[in-house]
Amino acid sequence: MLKEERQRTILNEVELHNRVLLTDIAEKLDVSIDTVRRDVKELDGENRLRKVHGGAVSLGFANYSPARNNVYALEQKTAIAQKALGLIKDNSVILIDGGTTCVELARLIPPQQSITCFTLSLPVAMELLNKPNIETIFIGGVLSKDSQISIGANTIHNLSQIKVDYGFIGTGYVDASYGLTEFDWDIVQTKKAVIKASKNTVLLSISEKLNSQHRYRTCDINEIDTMITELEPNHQLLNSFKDQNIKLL
Amino acid sequence: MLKEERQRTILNEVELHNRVLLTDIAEKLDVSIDTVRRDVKELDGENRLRKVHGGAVSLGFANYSPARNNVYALEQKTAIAQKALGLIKDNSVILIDGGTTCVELARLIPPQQSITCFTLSLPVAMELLNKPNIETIFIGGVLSKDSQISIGANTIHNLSQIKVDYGFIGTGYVDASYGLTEFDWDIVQTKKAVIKASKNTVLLSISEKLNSQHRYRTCDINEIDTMITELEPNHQLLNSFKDQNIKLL
DNA sequence: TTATTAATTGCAAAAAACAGCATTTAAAAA
DNA sequence: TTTTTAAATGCTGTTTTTTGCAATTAATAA
Repeated sequence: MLKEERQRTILNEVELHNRVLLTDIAEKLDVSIDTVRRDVKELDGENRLRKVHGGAVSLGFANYSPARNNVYALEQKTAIAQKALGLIKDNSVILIDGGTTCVELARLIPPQQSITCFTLSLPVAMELLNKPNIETIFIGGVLSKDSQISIGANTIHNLSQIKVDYGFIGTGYVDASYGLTEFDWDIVQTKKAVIKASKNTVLLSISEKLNSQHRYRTCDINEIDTMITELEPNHQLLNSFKDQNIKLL
Repeated sequence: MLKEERQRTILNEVELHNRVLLTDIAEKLDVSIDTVRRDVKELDGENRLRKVHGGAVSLGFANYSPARNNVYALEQKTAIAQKALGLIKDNSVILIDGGTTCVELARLIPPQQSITCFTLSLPVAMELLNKPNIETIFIGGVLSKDSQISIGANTIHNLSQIKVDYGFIGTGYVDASYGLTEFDWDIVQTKKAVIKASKNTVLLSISEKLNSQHRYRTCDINEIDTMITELEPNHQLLNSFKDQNIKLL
């Protein structure tokens, strides 16, 4: 049997069933497991499937990564996410909210880091699935079409059952005196629950959002433990936050 | 024997069987293996076949466009999804499982259709968010990296709280006598819960999966109400399912 | 934790590819 | 026709690729 035939068969099996065991393939093709392993490794190198411990999975939808090309102020958000990474220790339990900054955080978590991560954001969850050492738990509920996160009573109830080490949240608007505000009532309720579910709440926000407000309030500024912007903590734009009981990063 | 003639024979063999061994050709044509090798090398240079270690394969066999939409058997799955759409009535409540066929179903739901849709699949949920008239509820839980669906006790508990009109499920393997089987224990538990949460269970499966099985059983074949493949219901491949208490579409 | 199962590494045998060379064959020129 | 020339073929020894096996290490499950 030619190597090409064998690899074609392997690909076929993988695509058909989404996942196969190396031992099954070896038996089916009547070759040693070493050969199958080498084939799978090669196919993985060619990006035609993904090798996993003990088998292989189809790329199928596995390589879905939300289009990141038109994210506003990506550079600042990346800088914020980088700072946030410093807070995440191995074996900790965290909760990541929705929004592009939070997606960026999820994307940048190093593959070696082993943590448990709750989220209610679909795009964040997609990113986390790419991390081999992260256990991801999705908080279910009614999905909001524009923010792509779970909202509603069920979501809030689920959040009430957990208490994580760090909760990373975004916000629509933030102001030193008005606190965190949003455009949408449901989102506010959900974010309140996220904050309640976190021992430490970390706000991720680009500086452009500072000193802005909207109609519904999530919380007061000093209910946030840490605020991360892309700016240096002593930047003058952050002056109005320095008096508050809040850590700046 | 002329070189031309020999090369034509080689090409014929390759077209006929998709692949060929150099040693076989050499024996069949009664020439040295070096000659065959040189011929094949030449034909490869002319792009009339692909030379591989130990033999040659036809271009169709080896060719794959890296940019192609890499869902396996997309055409069949689209056909299946189309048939399934016929079952979905306005204002009904449905539950969509994971897998590429289910994603295809979600993708094809017309934008005017207004339904309530539960799902435990991340990619399905992403698709549903694009539909303005669908209320989407994500069943939360621990996310399986391979299958990108919620699994585990929490998922099963959440599923136990609902009863939908139609549950559309996929399966790894299906056999008329062994029923639906899977590679993964957790997935099986989850699918059992999905079936229990559905008044009508509809199995979506391409015909290639028929008569295959794996180690863990989800359910017996007659626990499924309707099975949809890309084939006509009276196709002979479906004969073994006709005796069962199951509707074929 | 321990037990089990995979992955990795190094190695050796077998098969295939390659390069160089000698011989044969086929076509062109005399 | 014969001679010349270039191409084609087969052979030899060497190098590379492929494959399976065994020992060690890593990862996962109980």
